[in-house]
Amino acid sequence: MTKTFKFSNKEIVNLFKEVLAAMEVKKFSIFRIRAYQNVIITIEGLTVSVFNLWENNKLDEIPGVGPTLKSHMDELFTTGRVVEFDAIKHDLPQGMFELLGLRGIGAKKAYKLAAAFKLHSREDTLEIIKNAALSHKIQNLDGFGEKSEEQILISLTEMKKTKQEKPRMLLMQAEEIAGRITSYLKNHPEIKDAVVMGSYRRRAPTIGDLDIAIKTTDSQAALNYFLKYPEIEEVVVSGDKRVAVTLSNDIQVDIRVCEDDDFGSMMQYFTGSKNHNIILRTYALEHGCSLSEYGIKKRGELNKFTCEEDFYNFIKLPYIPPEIRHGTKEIELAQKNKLPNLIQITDLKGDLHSHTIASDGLNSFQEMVSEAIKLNYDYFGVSDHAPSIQTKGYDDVAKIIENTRRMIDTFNNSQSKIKVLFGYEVNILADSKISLPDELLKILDYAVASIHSSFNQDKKTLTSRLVAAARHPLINIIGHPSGRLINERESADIDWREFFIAAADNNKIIEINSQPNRLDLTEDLIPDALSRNIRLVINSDAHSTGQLNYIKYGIDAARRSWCGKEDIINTQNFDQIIRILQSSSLR
DNA sequence: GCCGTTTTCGGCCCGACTGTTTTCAGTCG
Repeated sequence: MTKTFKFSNKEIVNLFKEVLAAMEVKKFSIFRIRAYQNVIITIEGLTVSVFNLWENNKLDEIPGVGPTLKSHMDELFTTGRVVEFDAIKHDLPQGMFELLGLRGIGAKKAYKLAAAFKLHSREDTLEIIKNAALSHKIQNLDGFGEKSEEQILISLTEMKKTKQEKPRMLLMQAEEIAGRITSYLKNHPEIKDAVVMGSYRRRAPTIGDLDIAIKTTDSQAALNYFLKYPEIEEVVVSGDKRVAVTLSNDIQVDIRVCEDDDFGSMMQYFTGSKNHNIILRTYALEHGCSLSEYGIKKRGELNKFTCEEDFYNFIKLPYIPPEIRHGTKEIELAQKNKLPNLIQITDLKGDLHSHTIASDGLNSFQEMVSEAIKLNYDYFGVSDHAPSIQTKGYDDVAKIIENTRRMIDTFNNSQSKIKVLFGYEVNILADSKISLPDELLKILDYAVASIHSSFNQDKKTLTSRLVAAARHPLINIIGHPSGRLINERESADIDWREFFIAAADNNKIIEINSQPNRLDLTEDLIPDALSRNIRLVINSDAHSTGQLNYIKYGIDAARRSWCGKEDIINTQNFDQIIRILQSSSLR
């Protein structure tokens, strides 16, 4: 095996940004520069690792990567550097690259500063620039002034604060913050509507900043009112049509205002993704239309749109749901009228993963089931963590399981509103064994097997654990297979191909876990699993009655991964789900 | 440097805001 050099997406993006800046200073062709900009935007939005794609010979799947960039990446991952990149950057004052992260400093200004202060090495750059700003040597430079000098000083101190990677917030956290802002906005008499756009509307697992479109008859009044929002810490941008602020919790909020008859165009523009818009606008140009947030220009005439459906229809496309506006293949498929009919939350007939006070849940069996009935489910799986034989002893565990079996049977016979299924979430132990013996597993209706320990094993061992669970005759569902906890723990190092093959061969069901910090199976792997005819289940993994609603985040993830109703087993009715569970094990 | 339902050549999304200018370049989304 030849040695490879692993780079994270973030590191690749930073490398490309530096080359991009060097090309801008050297006035390379604007279109060559744009090609680099586009691929940077794409990589920043990827949920898969570029290095993994390269390992699997799939770099071609990244839009904007052609033969040249592909060969540069080949070189990067095999030698650790790109000779051509080094050559482009080599004769510039290296300090300019340290300045690129500062607010309002792009390639040209970074170069001017680095040239003026002879920043030939990266070290000490920030210190030298800070001292120059303090002694007012920057404001005399061509193109700089008092304000830009002050701004540089401010962002230099901020940079230290934000150096350690500001984590993106979970979608659920974004909902809370966005809810407060929009209900504040809607209190104003001139504000007709306030809708959160951007990655929030595309239902991404994590959100960087909040983009909010305001429908109003008085733009100035609306923006002034927003600027009085009590959580605002700093106003970053303030114009007639757009305001950007940071809140006291460090979240950035971008506001755009528009009138009633433009709202559809604004929604389309502001929902993005950026790449979706670039591709859509390019497509539209080929058909003689120029798109913007104000509408569609055709033969010099501007057409306005109150809703997005009309906007897309005007350029002869069906409506494209926000969740799949990734800027990949959706416009091509829309043209052919081949967009999938995405799953909806109302398609769900049940939930197969929940916990009660019998393990680490907060609510009783009765409380959880009552809540499931309120959600109109036909069936509900109670799947507590299996009691541990290690701590309780075999006899006690057997007794608990037999009692629970009787309790659930009695419950099912006593009412007809819902069918409760008796499951357990069992551990896939470090040695690939399942934490409950076969004769006890047989008492259950189904079993979810998950990894909860020893995540730091090597790829081969971790993969063999999932494969063993997939081959186990009494396991039905593999739970949260990557084990990631967003912002806390990376996905485990798994050979997904090997696991998927084992799951497909053994008819196993793979879970899309809806906990907002899990969303696991991760969305980048879902299409891969589906292409192998693996059946998926969307589960809440609720640990309280309130968490049963988390299943909506699983729906979001499934929609973003192109899932239709037919791809998800818990859209099926009770009789069908029983058949599916039976076909996934020898129980 | 990428890309293709007129195209393998000849195009390449569109606009807001800021600070420095005195009509615009640079930066950002």
